[in-house]
Amino acid sequence: MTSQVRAPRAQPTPRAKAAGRGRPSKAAGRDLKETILDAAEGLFARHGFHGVTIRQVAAEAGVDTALIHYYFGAKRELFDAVFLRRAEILNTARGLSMDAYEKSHAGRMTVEGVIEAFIEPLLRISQDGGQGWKSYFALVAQVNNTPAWGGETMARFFDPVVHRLVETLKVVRPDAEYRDLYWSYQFLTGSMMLALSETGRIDSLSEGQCHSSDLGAVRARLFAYCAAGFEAVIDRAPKA
Amino acid sequence: MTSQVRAPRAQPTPRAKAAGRGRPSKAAGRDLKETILDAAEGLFARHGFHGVTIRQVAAEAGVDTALIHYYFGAKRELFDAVFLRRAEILNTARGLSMDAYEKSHAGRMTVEGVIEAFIEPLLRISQDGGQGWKSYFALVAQVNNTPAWGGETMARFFDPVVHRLVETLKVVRPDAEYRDLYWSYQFLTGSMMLALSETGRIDSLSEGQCHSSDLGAVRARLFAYCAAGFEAVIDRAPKA
DNA sequence: GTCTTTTTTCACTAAGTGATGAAATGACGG
DNA sequence: CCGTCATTTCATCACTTAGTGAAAAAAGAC
Repeated sequence: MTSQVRAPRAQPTPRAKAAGRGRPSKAAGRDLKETILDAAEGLFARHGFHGVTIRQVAAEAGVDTALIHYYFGAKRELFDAVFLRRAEILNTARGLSMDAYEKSHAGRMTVEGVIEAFIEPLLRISQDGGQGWKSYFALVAQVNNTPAWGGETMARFFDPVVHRLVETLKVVRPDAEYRDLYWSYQFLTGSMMLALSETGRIDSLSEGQCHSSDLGAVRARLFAYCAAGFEAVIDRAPKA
Repeated sequence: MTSQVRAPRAQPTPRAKAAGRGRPSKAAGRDLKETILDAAEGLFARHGFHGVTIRQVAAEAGVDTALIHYYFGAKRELFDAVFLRRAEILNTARGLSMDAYEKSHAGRMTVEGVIEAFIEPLLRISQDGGQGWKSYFALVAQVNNTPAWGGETMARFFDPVVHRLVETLKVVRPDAEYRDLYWSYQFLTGSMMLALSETGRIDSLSEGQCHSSDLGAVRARLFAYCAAGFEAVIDRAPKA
């Protein structure tokens, strides 16, 4: 309403000062679609879904906002595209890692070995995959900790590989109760995601003795930490 | 600018259709300030800082947006007020719990005992403190996992009690290296925060065998899990 | 009672927000 | 060379946002 009669448009469209519309398409280095996804990924990881405007994404990617809508539709669809892009790669890598472990250690599997096969691919990808992957892990950690957000998304993409972890552990420790395995997994995933998202908190907390970017240090401790935790929970099963 | 000469105000202020301005102050049940903080706390916990507008907070609390600005100033200050309100209570409870443990178990402390003294107050508060505290923990978990957010805030409020934990553990295990203790603490905090934020993920993951609201189940496992993890990390110190 | 202070509501603004229609651009096939 | 069409930009819309100034109402002081 407001009964504004709509101002007569000061300049009647300055008409095409135009310095290049059209389609260079593949001109600007890599595919523009990927450039947009990269920009969105970094921003979403740092500030969360609502903390980012598509105008910021557009500016970061060096494109017009309309182009983002042209490729991805609404903002939420852009977010889903960011999330989806790497999820599949992740699941494949993890599946292969567990395949390899089960095959090479058939009959001689250990809790720590299974856990290593489950986590190690993520550490390696984060170390070798560049900034994009680091942003992605921070994003997943955030989604995982946002009740009104993570539920469905996380479940759809990551439940299968978790079920596989649990089943494999059940083979290694047939005496374990499923409830104990699920709770232990929840503890594991909390530790793992926090480590992968490299928040920098441990840097200041430890006054420079540790660095959250030092994934080697994580590797040297996390497997043992989680494995010992699993064993302890199984051994003192609550029914006892 | 826009050179709008200020429209003559279509209706020259309809003049007090007024159905109660003024100050019932303490009239509406509890202090309005607390009502606003409660509303903000719940919304921030579910949707994050940027996912909430002060209009939503106002609607939820049943007040005008201007009143929120009157009491708290800018949106960020409201958030800080929410964060601060419970932080002190938390630190006090934890300090007392560790005091009590150190006194009652002087000379006979264990890693698991120290960890229990560190975590147990949070579990009890979450169980006995009502929905407000549950929202608060979800909020802290989110802040903790948001790189561009948590840093300073988390450090200011929670570093002291963490340093105390580390120092006490160093007494129990003088052979431990500080780096190992800090890393183990990071794993612990990831697990603990995820458990406290009760995301509901474990419910669907375990197909109903576990419930994230079942903090008794957490208590029965988390202390043992973390303690075993600490001991394992200390025992296989990376220098070895 | 009147005066003052505190609390509450209303009306409003300037700056953004996500999203869209249409025009412009160039590559490509004919 | 001309038409087609995917791509890119511009201009703008309809709406929401955080935040403010001032009036109005109640409480308390005197």
